[in-house]
Amino acid sequence: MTARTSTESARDIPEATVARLPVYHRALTALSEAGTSTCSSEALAAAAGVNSAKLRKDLSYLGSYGTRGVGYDVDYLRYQIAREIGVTQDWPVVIVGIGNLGHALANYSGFSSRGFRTVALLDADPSRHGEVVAGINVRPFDDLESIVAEHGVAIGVIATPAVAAQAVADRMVACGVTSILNFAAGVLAVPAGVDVRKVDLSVELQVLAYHEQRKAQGEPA
Amino acid sequence: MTARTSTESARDIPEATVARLPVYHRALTALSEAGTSTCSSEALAAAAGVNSAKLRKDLSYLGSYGTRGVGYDVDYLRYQIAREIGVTQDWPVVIVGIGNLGHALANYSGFSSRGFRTVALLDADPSRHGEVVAGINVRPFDDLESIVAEHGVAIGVIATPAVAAQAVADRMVACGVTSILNFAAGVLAVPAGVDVRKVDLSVELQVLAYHEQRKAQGEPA
DNA sequence: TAGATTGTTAATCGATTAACAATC
DNA sequence: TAGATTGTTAATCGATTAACAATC
Repeated sequence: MTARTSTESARDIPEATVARLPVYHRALTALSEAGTSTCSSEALAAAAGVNSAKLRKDLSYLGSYGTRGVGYDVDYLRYQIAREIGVTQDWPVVIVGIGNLGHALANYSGFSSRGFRTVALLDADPSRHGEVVAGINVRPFDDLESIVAEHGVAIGVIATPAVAAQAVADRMVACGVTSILNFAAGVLAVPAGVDVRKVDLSVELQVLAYHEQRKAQGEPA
Repeated sequence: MTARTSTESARDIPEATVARLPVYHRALTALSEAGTSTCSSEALAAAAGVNSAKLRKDLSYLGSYGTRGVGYDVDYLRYQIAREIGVTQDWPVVIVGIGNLGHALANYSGFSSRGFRTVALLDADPSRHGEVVAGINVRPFDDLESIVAEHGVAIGVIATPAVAAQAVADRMVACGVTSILNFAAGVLAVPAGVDVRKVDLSVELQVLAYHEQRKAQGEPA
């Protein structure tokens, strides 16, 4: 799912670990805000919802930032993780498809606090143009190329209906976007070197329903 | 992450496979609507965005629904998967927290078409009560218990701010909800037997940013 | 029968976990 | 020094993939 360039640097971190680093980062932020200056792997693991062995293994890919017998310095570890995952950088983002979900995404505070800056909201529907969402003007989809070029956008978010998603992805890739977060149903075809992550809300519910169905089967009738 | 009851039935399907079955189901629906009556594992795998070996392995957990030398009957296989994952059932769902994301979820057509029926929208904020979203009245959070009892709700969706999420989960669990889809930041503590799936939008973007950062490092300066 | 394609086996790969030596 | 806790090793587990015998 995550294609990579051939020039990738040496030390690589397992995908499963990469996906948990933001969770640890958030837990450390919470601990820091609560005034905690030091924590053990056990405490941090509990805050992040994993077991401590996994946490220590994950952190070992980054380096040795703890002190045996003591634990981790919350702010120091938080900074090291932030640096590793790129939270310290500024990531201009374009959101395409300003329906209900696009609205929610544009207003989502979790993005801006992590270095993601929404530079444009685009929609193909002219009746939406000029509408202001989260303080940003909704503009025509055809502005994509100029916006990506102007702001150096590397990450695009697709929140369009399924039928439009592939065409949007093609245009994004053509003008230099190399990472796409896709909320539309269905599979996106993209060239090697472009990363796509898919969030499928109904799949999540369906996985729950599957297990729910099985729970029910085990109960007396 | 997915706790189970001890009375679970014998044949169990790997988690990774369970998460892909809804994707196959959707691909088969598309093929069926396009008038395709038969397809090979190769064709279905392409439509679902996986390789064919994985698809065949996944389907083998359900049974033998294909014909060697021929392929799969689209409608028959689609029905078998639907039965397995519970799409054929009716799943009453409660959504708590009707902010931007709650709005989007309430309006999301992908839920209703897969057997999920939103029976109530709840919010703790009195100023939202009475508002009609997707044809449903927003009601006080305190109505949770009566609604869950009345409709036999097993699945709850949490789209509240992070601070409220644990309290909402506790109330849900106390009145019989056994599966929770959580969009709020942070970790939910729930008893064994309750399944929680978490969708974290900023984690998805952060994983993309991590790889993006590494791509940039490999390029000439 | 010959060609096509499934279902399954076995090898490989990656992730998780427990245990503990290292060391503060 | 004694107690605590990390960082790492090694075992286990689960998922992926290629290959191919079974069989339509």
